[in-house]
Amino acid sequence: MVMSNFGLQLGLFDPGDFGEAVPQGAPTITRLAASDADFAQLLAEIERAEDVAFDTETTGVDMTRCELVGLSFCTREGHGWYVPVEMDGAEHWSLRLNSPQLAALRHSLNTTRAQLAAHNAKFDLGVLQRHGLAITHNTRPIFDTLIAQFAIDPFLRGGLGLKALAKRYFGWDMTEIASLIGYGGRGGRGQPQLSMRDVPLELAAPYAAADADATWRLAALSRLQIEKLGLRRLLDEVEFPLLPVLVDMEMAGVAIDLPYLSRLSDELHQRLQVIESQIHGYAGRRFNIGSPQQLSGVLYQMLGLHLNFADVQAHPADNRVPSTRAHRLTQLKDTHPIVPLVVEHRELSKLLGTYIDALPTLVNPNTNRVHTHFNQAVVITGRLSSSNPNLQNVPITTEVGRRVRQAFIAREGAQVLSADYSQIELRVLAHLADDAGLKAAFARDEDIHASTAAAIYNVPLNTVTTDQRGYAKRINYGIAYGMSSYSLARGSGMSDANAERFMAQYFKRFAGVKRWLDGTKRKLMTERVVDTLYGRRRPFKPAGGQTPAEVRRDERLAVNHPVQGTAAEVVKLAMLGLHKALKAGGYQTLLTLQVHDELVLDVPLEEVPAVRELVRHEMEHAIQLAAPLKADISVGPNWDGVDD
DNA sequence: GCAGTCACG
DNA sequence: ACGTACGTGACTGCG
Repeated sequence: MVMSNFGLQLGLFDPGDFGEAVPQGAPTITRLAASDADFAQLLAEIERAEDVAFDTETTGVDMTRCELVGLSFCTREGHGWYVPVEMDGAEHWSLRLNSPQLAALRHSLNTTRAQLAAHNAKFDLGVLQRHGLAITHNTRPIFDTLIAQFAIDPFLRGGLGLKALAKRYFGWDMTEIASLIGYGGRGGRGQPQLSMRDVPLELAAPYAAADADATWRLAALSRLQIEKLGLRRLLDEVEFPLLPVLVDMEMAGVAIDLPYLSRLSDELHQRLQVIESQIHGYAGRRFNIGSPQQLSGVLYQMLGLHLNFADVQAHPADNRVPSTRAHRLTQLKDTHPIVPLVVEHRELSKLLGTYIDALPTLVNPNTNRVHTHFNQAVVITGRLSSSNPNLQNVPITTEVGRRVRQAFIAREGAQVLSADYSQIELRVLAHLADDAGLKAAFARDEDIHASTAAAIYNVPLNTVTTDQRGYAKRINYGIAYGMSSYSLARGSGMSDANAERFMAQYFKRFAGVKRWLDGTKRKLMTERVVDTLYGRRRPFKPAGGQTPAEVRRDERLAVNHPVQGTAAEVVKLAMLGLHKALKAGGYQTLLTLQVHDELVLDVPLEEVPAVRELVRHEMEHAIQLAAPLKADISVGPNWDGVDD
C-alpha cells in the first residue's frame, strides 16, 4: 500500500480493494454509431441496461454556449459507443439535431430503467438540455461519479478529474484532451488551438468511448465505497437530486442592470481619483496605494504611524512589513487624516475591480444574464461554492456595497425575492446537541442572542442590555466554531477572567451543547472522523505528532463540520422541495442564487404572493429538526431588498 | 504561483 | 504554554 497518500492513510480505499468486483485491465472496445441501424441498437441497449454511463464532447467548457459535437455511452463494462453529432461532410453518419433519431434518444434516456451516470454531470445535463435532450423524466437521480468521489474522500490526492481517478483506481493512462485539441500558452493554460469539432473521428471516438467506460467502472466502484461508508442517503436523497436544480439555476442566471453599473462605475472612479491625489499629497510623493508593501512603508516609516512599538518592529525572519489591513487601519483612523482615505480607497478599488467593472464583462451575450457556477465538490462541509463569478460574496455590509447589490435585478415584469434562514446553524446545533435550553428558546421564537444573554447573566429577558446581547451573540456564533475563552476575550473586550466565567456560565446553562462538544471531540480522538446529519464525512489524519495548537485546530474543525455541514444539507433539501413545487405549480419563477442560508428568486409580479408563501413553506418544512426552522423573506426591484 | 487583502455566510 | 473561530473565491502586487 502506498502510505504517502493521505486518503489511504485514512484507511479509505486502496485501488485494489474492490478489484474482484471491478476488473481493471481490459481496455475499452469502441463502437461507432455509423448508421440508423447502429443507432437503434444503441437505444435498445440503453433501454435494457442496468447502468448507463455517458459523456458529451463539445466545442467548449461553457455549458450555456458550447455546441454538442458527440455523445458517448457505456452500457456494460469495456464497451463504449460513440455517436457523432451534426457532422458536416457526407462520408459519415451522424445524429442530427431536431431529428426523429434525437427524439428517440431523448425518449430512451428518459424512460430507461437504468440509472444514468456521468462525471461532472451538471455540465453534460446542461449541454444536453440546450440541444433538445433534456433528461427530466428519468425517475432515478443521475449518478455523478465526481460528486460521489468527493463524498467518499474529500481529500483525494491528484484531484477529482476522470483521468486521474481512472489512473488511481484502474491504473489507466488515459488520453488527455489537451493532446487532441492542444493548448496554447504555458502550462496547458490559455486557449485550446482546436475544438473537439476539428478532431478526426478516428481519434474522437475511442477517446470519448473510453471516458464513458471509465465513468461506468467508476460508478460501479463508487457504489461499493458508498455502501461501506454509509453515504447512500447523502448522495441519493440530497446531492444527486440537487444536480438538475443546479443546472436550472446556472442556466437561468441572474439579471444585471448594466446602465446602472456604468453610472456607478463613473461616479466611483471619479471619487477614487480625488482620494488618490489626496493620499499622495499627504504622503508627499506618488506611490501605488494598491501595493501593501509600498503603503506599509508610507504609513509606518514615512509618516511614523503606530499604536505601539510592536507595530513597527522589523520582522527579520522574513521580509514581511507591518500589516495594512482594514482592521489595523481602523484602529489608526484618528491618528492621521490619510488613514480614512486609505480605507475608503481600499473599499472602492475592491468593489470596482471585483464587481462593478467585472460583472459587465461576465454578462452572457446570448442571455443577457450572468451565469455563475455552483460547485458541489469543493467545500469539505458540503456547502456549495460559487465561482466565475462568485455570487456568494456580493457586498452588503457597507453603503457602497449595498449600491452594488442594487445592480442585481429581475426580468422585465418580475421582482427579486430573497429568503434567508434565521440562525440556521444555531437551530442545527440545538438539534444535534439536543439541548433543552436552546430548543426551548427557539420553540418560543425568542431573540436567541437576547435570551442567551438573559440565561447567562441570570436576568429577565426584557432587561438585557445591548452590550449583554452583543456578548451573547459572539458566544452563540463562536460556540459553533469551537471558540476559546481567550478568543472571546480578544473579540469582545472582556477580560480573560470574565470571558472564562462567561463561557462557564454558558455551558452550565446549555449543558447539552457542552455534552455535544465534548462528545464530538471524543469522537475525533477515537475515530478520527466526524460527520453531518446525512453522513457527510470529515476525516482527520491519524493522531500523533500534532502540536497542541494543531490539536486545538482539529477540535474546532471537528465541531464546526457537523453544524455547518448539516445546515448546508437543510438548505439543499429546501432547494429540492422548492424546485419541485415550482415545477408542479407551473410557475415561471426562477431560482437564481443560493448564498449558504439564503435563496434568491426571480419572480413574475403576479406570482409574488403565491411564491412568497411557497418559499416560506418549503424552507421552514425542509426537514423536521428539534428546533423549528424560520425563514425571513423580502421582495423588491433588486437584491437590496426593500419590503418584507 | 504565492502572499496579502477583503468580499460573503 | 499554546494561538487566537469555521467555510469559501477574486483581485493585486511581486518575484
